[in-house]
Amino acid sequence: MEKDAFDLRDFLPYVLTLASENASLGFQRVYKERYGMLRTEWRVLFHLGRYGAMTAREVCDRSGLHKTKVSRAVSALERRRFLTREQSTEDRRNETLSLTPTGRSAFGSLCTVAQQYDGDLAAKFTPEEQIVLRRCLGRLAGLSA
Amino acid sequence: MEKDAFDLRDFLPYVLTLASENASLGFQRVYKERYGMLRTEWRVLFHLGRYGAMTAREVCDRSGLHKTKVSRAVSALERRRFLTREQSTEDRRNETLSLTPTGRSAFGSLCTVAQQYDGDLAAKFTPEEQIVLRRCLGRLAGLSA
DNA sequence: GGCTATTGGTTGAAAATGTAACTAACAAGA
DNA sequence: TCTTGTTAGTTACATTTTCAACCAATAGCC
Repeated sequence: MEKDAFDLRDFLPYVLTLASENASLGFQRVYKERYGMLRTEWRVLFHLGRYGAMTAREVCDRSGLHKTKVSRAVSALERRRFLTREQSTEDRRNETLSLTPTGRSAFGSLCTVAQQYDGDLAAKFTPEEQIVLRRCLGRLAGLSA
Repeated sequence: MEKDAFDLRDFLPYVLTLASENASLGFQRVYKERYGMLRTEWRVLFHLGRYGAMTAREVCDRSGLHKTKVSRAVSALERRRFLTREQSTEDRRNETLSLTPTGRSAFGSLCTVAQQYDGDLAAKFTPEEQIVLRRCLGRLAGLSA
């Protein structure tokens, strides 16, 4: 191994990080400026919007987010009236999180924007490239493993 | 646009973020546990090791890192004896950063590890996939644009 | 019932980041 | 020379993230 030839541009973790930061920027601006959300908040909102009401625990499991992050995101979303919690009567530790109409509406717009945004990103590549790219990324992300 | 069908798994920024976090994890552990470094510190170290002594400004330009991040990384690296600063006599604002032997040795090992690590990551894909993946990521990262 | 272990969720402190304001050194023109 | 502008780099402060400790509810078991 000749380390002299090694360049960060060839180092997948580096390029991935750059690509991820770059690709997230534009969309981040939307949920940040339009709804004052943080990334974790958008993700929690998304899971509730996409898969219906569930407990914080389930959000953690599905999203892979740590429970403290989810806890704080839920508080923030609740404070801004995007969701409500309802304590279960049979196990008072569990509380079910549901989106309010405001939350659902935000989810809807953000999904539309996200789809549009994803289309724009993907438009940089040929259909074949897109297929390969998504397949590889899926594997790296541990989605299809 | 049917937003009901929209899934985060199809959203490039999301998958990219996951892939990036995943891919960075293993290598991060090395520079973290072995040298107590943060990501920014590793990057600064890399630039000095790869391209030779330079000022913080040049590190910023080359790496795209913000000057405050670089400033803190340099302080940390200096404190741990990975680099030294030398103030220029003709312009006392500039200080040239150079790796110490310790720094160079860390750079060397980390490069070896990085190359090995990159090889392992890439081994998950066919040669054709690798080519497409690196090309697409490069474009997303803004490297080839 | 009473003991311990586990689980859902929160909180506090420490570490890291981002932003902006700042200092010091130099440059360039009136 | 004085003033204004620019550049290199640091610092202060607010925001986020991380990690560990924590609380309350429940389950399992004696």
